[in-house]
Amino acid sequence: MSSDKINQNKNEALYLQIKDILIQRIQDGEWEAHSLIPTEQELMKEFDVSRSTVRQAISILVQTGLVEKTQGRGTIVKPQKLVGSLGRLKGFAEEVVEKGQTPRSRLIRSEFSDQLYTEKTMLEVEEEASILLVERIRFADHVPVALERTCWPYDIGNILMQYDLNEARYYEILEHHNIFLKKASEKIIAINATQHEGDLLGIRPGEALLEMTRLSFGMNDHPMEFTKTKYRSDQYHYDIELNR
Amino acid sequence: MSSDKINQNKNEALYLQIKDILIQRIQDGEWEAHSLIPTEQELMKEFDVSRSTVRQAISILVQTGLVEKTQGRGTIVKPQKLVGSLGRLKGFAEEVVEKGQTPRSRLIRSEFSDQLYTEKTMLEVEEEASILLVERIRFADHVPVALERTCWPYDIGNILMQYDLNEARYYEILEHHNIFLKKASEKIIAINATQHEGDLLGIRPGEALLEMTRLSFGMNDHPMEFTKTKYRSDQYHYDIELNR
DNA sequence: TGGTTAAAAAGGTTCGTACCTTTTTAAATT
DNA sequence: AATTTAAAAAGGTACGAACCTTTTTAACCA
Repeated sequence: MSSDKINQNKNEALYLQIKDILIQRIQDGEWEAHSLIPTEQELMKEFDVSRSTVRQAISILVQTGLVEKTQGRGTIVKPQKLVGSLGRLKGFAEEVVEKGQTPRSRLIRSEFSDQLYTEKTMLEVEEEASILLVERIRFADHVPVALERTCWPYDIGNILMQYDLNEARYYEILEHHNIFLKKASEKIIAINATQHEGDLLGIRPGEALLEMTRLSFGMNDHPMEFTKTKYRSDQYHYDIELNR
Repeated sequence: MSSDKINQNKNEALYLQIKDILIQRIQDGEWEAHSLIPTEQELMKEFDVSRSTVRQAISILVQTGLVEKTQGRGTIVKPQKLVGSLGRLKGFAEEVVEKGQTPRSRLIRSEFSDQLYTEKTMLEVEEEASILLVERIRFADHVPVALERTCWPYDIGNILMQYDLNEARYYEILEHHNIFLKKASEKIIAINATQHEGDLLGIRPGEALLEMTRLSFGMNDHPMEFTKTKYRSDQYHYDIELNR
């Protein structure tokens, strides 16, 4: 077992620190789906805190839907839903497949950098940290549809770099490593294609593009992905259902 | 104040009984929106329970979104959402007001017509029926932001025609007549402004616009509104939260 | 009168204890 | 071996106390 320590002096509530550790263990697969997590007593002993503190931490996992409690039995890890469940929170590839086409990519750039200050701010990483930047052209069948520019924190970037980024479906890979998205916020604007963008997408400069900026958050509410995608408007539109 | 009692002997947890009472008071309007509910101390005294029990009850209200807590200040009743409740299903005016600006309109056209076949199909009205078409330029303060073109079935159009369409907030009016929206589907694309559109919006032709098409449904699941709005991209963007 | 400072108020965090209810386990019985 | 029964385990509910952090209020001073 990883021997995580909580810091009494740190300026963060104990139950929040514990919550983060528990989430980490679930995402690392240390505690598998359908299995019991340690009892409250055991967690009290491990972290040397009171029962109410442990219960506070766990109650957050319950709210998040990560675990489920049964009186007399214990607390089990719930199997995570797939990405599809979160409304429209899908990757490009998934969307293309749904339309019966074949998703393809061409990798433009992939590198770690510590210079992308805007992106680092969005991802809430340390001043000196590096993040991974990947730029790709996305195709549906053989038609260029979008320019995709995505940043991840260092840890996640390291995972993704093990794969062929020319074909990778990010969300699938991350799920495979038990990293799940909890929510995301998107901003959509219309822009005019630059000469360069027009060349890459095979359209005239000045054509209207749909630019979608997305910041995704993981189960621990930390930013996990910052991505900006520019879509050819003749090949893509954004649909959404609003219910109350 | 209503003097609700909780029953120590009853086979229901005290905090659940209290929770139900608190919810009742909010729904009855006894505790109004934006106002502070009694402090934990006062509730402890009233129900003769410990602080943690009161906090347990309130925490449920927080999860439900009924109240909001602020350390040092207290617990306030959140306003029950009106139209806003359906995610982003708001009218232009509401959105502008939320940004602290003043919504204005200039009426371009308003007429009943039986010729708009596309729109009539979307609204699922009879072959021979007339529908109301209203076109407006929408301003935030004095900046032209969007071109709005909305169609309604005859009955609803009749209601709206009683108002000054130059200033009307459709959704407010409809709510006032107890017509509520249940859901809507939106499609968003990017387009290039035509000469005419550029003139109306005060931008150059060819500038990228965000075009949002919305079909809204009422409580009876019948289409109630079909609207197409073209937004200046430098003045407007589309935000959305995706949760699982 | 206006700004500063100190106190009070309100929720936030953490500990400890006690007892209840449900489920599981193990022992006893048939 | 199957059933019944009792004990243990695990989470659920409730109390009380102490101290912290943020916000508001009130007193004070310039």
